[in-house]
Amino acid sequence: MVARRLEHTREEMIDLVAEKAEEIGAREGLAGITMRRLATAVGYAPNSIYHSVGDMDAVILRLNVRTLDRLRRSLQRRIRPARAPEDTALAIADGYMAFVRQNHRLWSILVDYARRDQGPLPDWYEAALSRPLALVEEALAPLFPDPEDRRRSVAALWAALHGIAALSLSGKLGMVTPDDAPTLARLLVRRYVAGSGGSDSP
Amino acid sequence: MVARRLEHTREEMIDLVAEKAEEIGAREGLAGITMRRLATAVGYAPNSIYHSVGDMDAVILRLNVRTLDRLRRSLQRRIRPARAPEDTALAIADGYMAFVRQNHRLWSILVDYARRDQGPLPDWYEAALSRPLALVEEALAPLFPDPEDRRRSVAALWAALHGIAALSLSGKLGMVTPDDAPTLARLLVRRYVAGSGGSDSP
DNA sequence: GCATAGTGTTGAACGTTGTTCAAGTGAACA
DNA sequence: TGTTCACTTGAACAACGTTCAACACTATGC
Repeated sequence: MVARRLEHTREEMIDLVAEKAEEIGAREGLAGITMRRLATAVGYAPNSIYHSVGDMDAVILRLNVRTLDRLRRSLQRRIRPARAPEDTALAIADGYMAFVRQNHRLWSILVDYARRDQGPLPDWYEAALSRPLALVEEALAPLFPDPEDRRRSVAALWAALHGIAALSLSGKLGMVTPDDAPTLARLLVRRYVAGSGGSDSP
Repeated sequence: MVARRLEHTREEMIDLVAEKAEEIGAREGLAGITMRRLATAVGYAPNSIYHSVGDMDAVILRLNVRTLDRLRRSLQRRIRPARAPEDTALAIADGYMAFVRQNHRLWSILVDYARRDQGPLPDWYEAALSRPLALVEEALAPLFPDPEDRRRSVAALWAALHGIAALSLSGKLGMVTPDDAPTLARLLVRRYVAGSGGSDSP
């Protein structure tokens, strides 16, 4: 029984595979996601995934786009326009840490996965990657009026939050401080914002 | 020719394997480090590594301890006692970023490797992990007099630097700002230190 | 209506991985 | 001298990502 199925278009297959990868990844992490498991999960042979989605790199990138999108939506829900800018910054820190805690396996995949084939990321992936950052830039615009300084400032802040989440999740902070990630994130954001008073150019 | 060699003690074998892993890892990254390659590199069969060092998790941990030690030494070289505390903080940021740039493959292994066997880290690994942090705590003691606040503050700062290095290395910052990692690190440290003026408890 | 090209699909295979097994060697000890 | 035991080995196991060669079916050209 070898047949042309055509029960799913290429786009449907991509979504289907990404969805199953998300299910498995949320439960078992990156190690649980294998081509053969994905294939049986979607009811196809492994080779069909190579035809519709691509290799493992492509599968993980499709999964990560989903995670990035959910992170963006999660942050957006936390941003109330009419608030003091400092509170917005704290809300973003809280939102980021809450998302990482609730989706720690998927977030780890987003962060940890090392593509076998180095090379430029696809455009649709870079776009999904910059979307949450653009959201933060917009929300913190009152705090950093100059556009160039704003890009810098938000990039540094975003990376700092990333670092706190990463080290906390891998247990590499528990031995040095009893505070949890949200506490450290709030501490850092508060001081970072407080120290951004004067217009300083590097 | 199957024999008891005893040309190396267990400790010598561990060092030998870690050394070869460091060589390969610095050149080719984590993917280049395989049990068979390590075995032929040290002149033994793969199983001998399992007897002397342990499984892949153990090998990578031994390698990471070396990397952590070199990071600590590299930071120590940058810390001059008689300097303004703010300058010490900036020197630490510079040192961290310089180390990551010069040892990016080994640093990636230190950060990225996900152990198959979750569970508590060995004591000697936690010790090596906290040694650079203790160095920073000591160097920044003038900036954070209260010991409890100091632990918190240094942990957050350390994680933030980690995050900047990580995102910069994986190219996830280049699309949002043209500034490089050292610039962002200095910006963050400057503001973080400037914002730590008042004694604030979370 | 019929041949043909092309796409989707499949089971099987290839090469590699971490890890374990069964066996054997030789040193140390009784 | 006999026994035990740590160490070492080649081979094997299971699983991985990926590719191959072949098959089934649709769509097209005439």
